Amino acid sequence: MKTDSRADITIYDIARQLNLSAATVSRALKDHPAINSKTKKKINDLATELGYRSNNFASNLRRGRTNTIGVLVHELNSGFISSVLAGIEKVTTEANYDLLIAQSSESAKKEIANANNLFHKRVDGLIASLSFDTENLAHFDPFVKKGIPLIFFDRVFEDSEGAKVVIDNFRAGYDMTQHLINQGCKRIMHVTASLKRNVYADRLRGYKQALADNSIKYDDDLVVVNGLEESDGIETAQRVLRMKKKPDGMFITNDFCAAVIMHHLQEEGIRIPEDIAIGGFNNDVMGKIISPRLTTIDYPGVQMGEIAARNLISHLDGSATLTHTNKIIIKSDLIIRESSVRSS
Amino acid sequence: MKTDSRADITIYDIARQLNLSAATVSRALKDHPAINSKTKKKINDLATELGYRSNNFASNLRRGRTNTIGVLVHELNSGFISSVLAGIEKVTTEANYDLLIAQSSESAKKEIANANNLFHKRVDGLIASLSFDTENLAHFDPFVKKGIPLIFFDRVFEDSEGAKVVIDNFRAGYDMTQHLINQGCKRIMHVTASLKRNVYADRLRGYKQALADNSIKYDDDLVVVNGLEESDGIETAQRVLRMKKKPDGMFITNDFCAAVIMHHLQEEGIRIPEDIAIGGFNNDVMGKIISPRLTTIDYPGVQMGEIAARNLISHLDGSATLTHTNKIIIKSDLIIRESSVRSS
DNA sequence: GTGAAAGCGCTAACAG
DNA sequence: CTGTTAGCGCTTTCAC
Repeated sequence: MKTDSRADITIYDIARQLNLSAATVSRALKDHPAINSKTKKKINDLATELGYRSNNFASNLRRGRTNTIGVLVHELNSGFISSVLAGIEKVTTEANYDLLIAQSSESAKKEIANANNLFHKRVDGLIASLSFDTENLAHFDPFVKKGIPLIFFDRVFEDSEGAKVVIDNFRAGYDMTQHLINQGCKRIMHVTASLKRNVYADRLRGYKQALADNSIKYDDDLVVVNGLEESDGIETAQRVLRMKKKPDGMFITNDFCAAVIMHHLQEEGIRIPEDIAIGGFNNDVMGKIISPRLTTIDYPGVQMGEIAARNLISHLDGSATLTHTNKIIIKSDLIIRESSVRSS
Repeated sequence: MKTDSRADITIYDIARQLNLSAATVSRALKDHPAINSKTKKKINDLATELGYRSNNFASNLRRGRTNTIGVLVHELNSGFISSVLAGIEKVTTEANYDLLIAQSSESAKKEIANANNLFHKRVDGLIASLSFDTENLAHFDPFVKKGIPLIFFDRVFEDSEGAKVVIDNFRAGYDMTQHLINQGCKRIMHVTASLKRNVYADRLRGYKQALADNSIKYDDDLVVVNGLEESDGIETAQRVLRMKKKPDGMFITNDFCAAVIMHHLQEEGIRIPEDIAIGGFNNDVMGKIISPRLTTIDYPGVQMGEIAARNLISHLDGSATLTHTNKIIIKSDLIIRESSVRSS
């Protein structure tokens, strides 16, 4: 039983050894109902014995499908994205789809390149969340034109083709702001990122609405649009420190950035939450290990991933169609911790 | 110019319209030197006009290669892994390879499934870091048998086939321990994870050696082997709090876990670094936003990824061979911050 | 329940 | 510089 271990064995090898046709072997390996179960067993046994592995390229070429779903995210290194991926992976694995994951590192240019690449890789469907500076959805046109289903999550364009899975960012922004107001805050700063992205624009709208509903005048100077990296957080903290009239509350659209800001303010003697009450966004694990622990909005990543994948796959299976379910909104929750709670 | 936008166009379509052969079209699209540049231009222009996309399956089937590299990691949501991926991605993109990324979520079972899957996907090479509880490398045998090059990084088996890219964990563990000793620590606790993994076992050896070199007796009770999740950190912190004779220093093999432990100890009134000096491992961004900021070992993720990918690719290109370069050791650095520095 | 045959789209050896 | 030809391994009619 010495076979050249480097040579790939094919269904023809199996067929020959068993005096069957390749067609029968192909069917047996796919568990086709019309094949005698004894034949099936013989074939499967020999296949494993020989270390047969089916050639996906041949199969895909023949069938004209890839059974692969593309996932295009803005960043891999984020608890939120990881959990979304976990959700997607769970569903796609069950349905026997493969995943091709690409990250755009918050760059529109890279996002475009990745979209093209996934298109050329012929994914059967695409799940995507936009990068910071994506200006339009032209790079997804090829998918639309070829009828490849598209589903966006979290960072979406309102008026785009394809379905969307989002949380109610307006509501979450409203709730956080209202919570800070309830703690007695009157001058609430909002630190956010590119307003091109729905998530940030909507939270800002929520913030404004909450202020209005509480008869607090909106002040443009209290809204900071910046990045969310460490350096951006430091910059924002320094800006706050320079303000003659400081805010008494801060709603920061990202937990990591909130933690950076909080840390720097504390180093300069500002007390949290007494001087400034702080709320973040995302419910990152990190929020529980800083002092004080961070109030935040819990973002249901796994669920988002599952729902996106589930919808995409049922569309691919033909058991449902995406074109009608255009927008799915998932519940998010305000998690109150010490960084925002004033005993007074 | 109304083509059915759903039908895929092939090199034959282009050949027909231009009165050329498919072979010429194929060569032109690959920028083959033997093709007239005018012909090339005509072909490329028509290709883009028609929205031609090459069929990878046909190409792979024909060439018997995939130009895909598999990456098997224990976890995606980690700054370290993200940076390794960034390094890998950079190199592979330049060399025109695709990436198939799979995460085992620290489970040997999932790692085995992923390895099989990548094998069946016929990756040209594999880059991997082992999960916590992987017991052996049997699931990589198929790759070895088929002559598919394998390169492990960070979490490796010493006596395995395939090349390895690692840091000097013994040295790093030694340095951190020596640093704590220099701060006056006499009872240093070491919190680590599965000693099946070289990274943890080697750091422990370094810890022991440093103690020995400073004539400090090694005490088994001061070594905690546990997970590195939040719950594990809390558990360890509670254990410390219950100890009658507490440690005066802690070397924790992971920054996140160190932060969790530190936070819980602080909540119980223990002062860091005065009562207990703490050092972590990995140089996670988080280490800079907690109070006190965390002493750690900087882990050169991007570089590791680049080196692993570069070696694999030059092996695949035939320009070098992996079998001889068996182990590459990358420099790591001790980063001293407030969590371990005693003014005394 | 099984087989024969054609073809998915591309590439490479060979020929000119 | 370009064309002819064969075939990669699989699936799927159609036939028996």
